[in-house]
Amino acid sequence: MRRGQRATVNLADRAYEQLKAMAITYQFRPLERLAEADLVKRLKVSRTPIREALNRLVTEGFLTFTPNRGFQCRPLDAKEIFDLYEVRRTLEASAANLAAERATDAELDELADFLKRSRAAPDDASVVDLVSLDEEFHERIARLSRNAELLRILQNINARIRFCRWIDMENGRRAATQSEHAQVLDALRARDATRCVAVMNSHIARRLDQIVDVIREGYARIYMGSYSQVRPARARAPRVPAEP
Amino acid sequence: MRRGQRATVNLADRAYEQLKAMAITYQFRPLERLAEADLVKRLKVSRTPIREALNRLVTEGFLTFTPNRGFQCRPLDAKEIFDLYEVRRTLEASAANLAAERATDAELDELADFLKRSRAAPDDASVVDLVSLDEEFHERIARLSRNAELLRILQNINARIRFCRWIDMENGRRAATQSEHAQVLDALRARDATRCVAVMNSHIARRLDQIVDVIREGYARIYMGSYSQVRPARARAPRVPAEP
DNA sequence: CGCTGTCGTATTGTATACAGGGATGTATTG
DNA sequence: CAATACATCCCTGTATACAATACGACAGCG
Repeated sequence: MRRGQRATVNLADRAYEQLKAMAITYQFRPLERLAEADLVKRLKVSRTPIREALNRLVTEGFLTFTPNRGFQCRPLDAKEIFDLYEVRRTLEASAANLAAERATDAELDELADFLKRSRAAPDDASVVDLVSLDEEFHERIARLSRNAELLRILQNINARIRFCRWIDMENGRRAATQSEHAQVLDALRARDATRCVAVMNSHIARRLDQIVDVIREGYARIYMGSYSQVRPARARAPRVPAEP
Repeated sequence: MRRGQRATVNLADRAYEQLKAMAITYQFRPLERLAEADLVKRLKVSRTPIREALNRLVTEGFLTFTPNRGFQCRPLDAKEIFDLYEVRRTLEASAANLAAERATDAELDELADFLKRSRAAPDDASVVDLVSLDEEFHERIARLSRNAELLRILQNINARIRFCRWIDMENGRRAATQSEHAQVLDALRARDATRCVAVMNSHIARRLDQIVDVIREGYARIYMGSYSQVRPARARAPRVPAEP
């Protein structure tokens, strides 16, 4: 993933992936202090790669840090999630706008194909899988915007709000999601940038006003351990820019 | 800076600030390999804090990394700068939009005041200072959007394109910048979100089509060493989110 | 009874040793 | 002469030892 090309797996990267997965699923309790010695025992590597991984996760917003006190799990904070959704809405609208200009017809066909395959997912698919499909649809559009930085930022935001989207997806969001995605595709095919922006905006805005409830539910999940055993569906997100 | 409250200065943070300043000013040549042993000698700290700093800078997009080969200076890449400007334009427009809704009258008065003081800067002010004032104006608006994530992302983007903005500012951009800023302020005071977005968009878009030229000039500067001795005007950008 | 200061322990911050992989240069062979 | 294989050296990746700091407990004092 990270670090461009080579397949070498170094311990720091592995620790990063593991810790990130744990942070996303809130296997650490909000504000819980992460003692490095514990993680050494759990991940079976020395402090050096663990600290490297933890530092990256701080930079990416998955953990917090206090000097001489170490790393903590980020709080599940309604304001933060709200801000992230707001930024995401802006960026996704922009991505759709750009994609309407820049995507080839063939690429839009592929997108349509993906949407079709998504609809074929079974009714009892897990929320984790459904959110994963949802994310991929949006990520594909971001890719069609041809803007690597936009894509990178969105991937980070998506990972940070993923936990909330699992919860959100549980209340029969699937049908609405699918029809809204279809509308986005229509607008893209029509090359109607204005409509793209409008549809994407309202698609995401609909979720914005429910965050407080989702957060409340989220706390319940964390302390009841509902998603703790979950593993993210796929490895993700190169770390390096453009890619640098 | 980083790490919320405590004033303790650890070596890793200091190394981070120094290396970041060097990366921004391209004191490293594009694609130059940064040998850790050299940095140890130059910064007079051991490899551990240096590696921590370098890793952060990779995550933030100031450096690149190749496994088993270490860290390199990012290339001065037109596509990357273009992408960053494009994202910036979207986010700044959004920030202005939100600020028009959320800023108090008193806050807009302060902004007006800042603009007035900026105009008082001497004619022979350095481009570094002028860009710093420019950035601060935009950063203030981002703050008025009340969206901590938006602010954070913009700060990162600003640092990454700062080098190009120095060059851009050299061709008598000052007057145009000031009048455009005044227009943004007007639109904010009128609480006219639509006009805010429009004005901000064109303010930034004007720069977009000159990037290729700026990059070309940038290479000349790097290899002639023009900005090498420059120090960024002020310490910046908390690392931690919302604060998460 | 509560507050404050000091000591001990646990945890983080930094340096450094050591191991392994990559790149380069040389020698040998076709 | 060119190409390839090998050896060597340098640099990165990881572990670990040591230093510094914070936290908690306990005791002394007001």
